[in-house]
Amino acid sequence: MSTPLPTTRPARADARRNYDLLVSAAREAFAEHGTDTSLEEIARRAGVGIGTLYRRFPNRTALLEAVYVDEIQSVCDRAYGYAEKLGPYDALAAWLRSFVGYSISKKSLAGELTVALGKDSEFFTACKVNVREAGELLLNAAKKEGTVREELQLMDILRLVGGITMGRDMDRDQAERLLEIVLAGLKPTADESPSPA
Amino acid sequence: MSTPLPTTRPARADARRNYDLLVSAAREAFAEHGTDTSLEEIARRAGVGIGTLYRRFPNRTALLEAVYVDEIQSVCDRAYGYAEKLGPYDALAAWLRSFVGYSISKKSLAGELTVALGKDSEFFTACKVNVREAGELLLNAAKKEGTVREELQLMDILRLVGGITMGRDMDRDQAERLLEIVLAGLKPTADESPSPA
DNA sequence: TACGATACGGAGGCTACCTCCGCTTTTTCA
DNA sequence: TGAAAAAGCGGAGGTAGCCTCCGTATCGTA
Repeated sequence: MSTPLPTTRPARADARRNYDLLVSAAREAFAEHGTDTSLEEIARRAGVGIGTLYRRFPNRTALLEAVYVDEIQSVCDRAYGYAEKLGPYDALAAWLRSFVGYSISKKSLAGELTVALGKDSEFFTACKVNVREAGELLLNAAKKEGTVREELQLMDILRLVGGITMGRDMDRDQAERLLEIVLAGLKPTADESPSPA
Repeated sequence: MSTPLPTTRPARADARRNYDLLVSAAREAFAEHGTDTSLEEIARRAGVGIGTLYRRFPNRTALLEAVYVDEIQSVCDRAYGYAEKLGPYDALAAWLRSFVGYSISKKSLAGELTVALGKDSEFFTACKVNVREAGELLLNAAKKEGTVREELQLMDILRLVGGITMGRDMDRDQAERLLEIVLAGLKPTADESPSPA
């Protein structure tokens, strides 16, 4: 259903241990202080030299990638979950809502993700493939049902929703109102809906 | 119609000259390389010592403020222009479109601006007042006309539109598609529109 | 023109990013 | 099992950006 995302967990025992320590430390630090925590701080938290961090993760993005693998997997998984439990439109709405709610709590994760989705790295291509596959399942079902306009593109919707979370001090209520506008914007207008479900 | 925004252009001739040099240099640099251009680079461009920059603009935000004054004024002015020339809904749409188009060409300026509008500095409060006044003129007219839902809030719409421009490499076409979704989301749905204009 | 007020500029302290390389640990294999 | 090879470790140190401080220069005025 979804191809596994590429990670490069090292082979040697000590290296693998440090890799895990770093990823956990980064995950915590990013959640606590946002994604601009200094890499030295993360190395310190992990109890590891800065050189070790940089050997494994040549730049901040590489570390973000490793942290985001799980999150992205769970974003995709949720899509399939909603697809099973809810009707097409509701599933799409729920997925997008979870996207926003989640990333608010995780300090702009989806925002960073959305920015990154524009990039061409191997990693993000793989992510994009997975997210696309999951999202398009929902989107196409909703289109088929006639509750979402045919001409809309998944990546446009995701970027818009991702943009919601980019604001510095967005609270949950406002995010919900913004999402509500987007959701309303997906629906066919009265004059073009072919046959209301 | 709109209260002038506060600027603190200095009194002495040499200081005033440097102030202007810095603001121009910053404006160019921000447009060329984005708003995270280093302040030393800007001082260099202006042919001025870094100390001079920092005396006048105690931090990056202060410099952004000075650069944005004109832009914000022009954003507001455009609102009044559209209000005169176009019907309520079209005026609102045109205004939002200009907002996006402008910030695409000027890198993430409007994005930063939108984020900043959330802040509480004296300056940004003044901006918010002006933008609000201008935007609400358009929004209320459109609501009255019945082409935009009553319950929508200007700041929500602006944040959503601002979010569009935050993506790293957003092209004009995609931005236009995203805006189109937002605009569709403003309209009353078939079952709640009281009396179509 | 002379003097007080104002402004200039860059050295330098701080922090973060990232590289490099001598030393240590793990793995392999005879 | 022990020693060589492979892999990994860590932090010193180079670079760059942020910002402050203060000795020197310029401006405005009387």
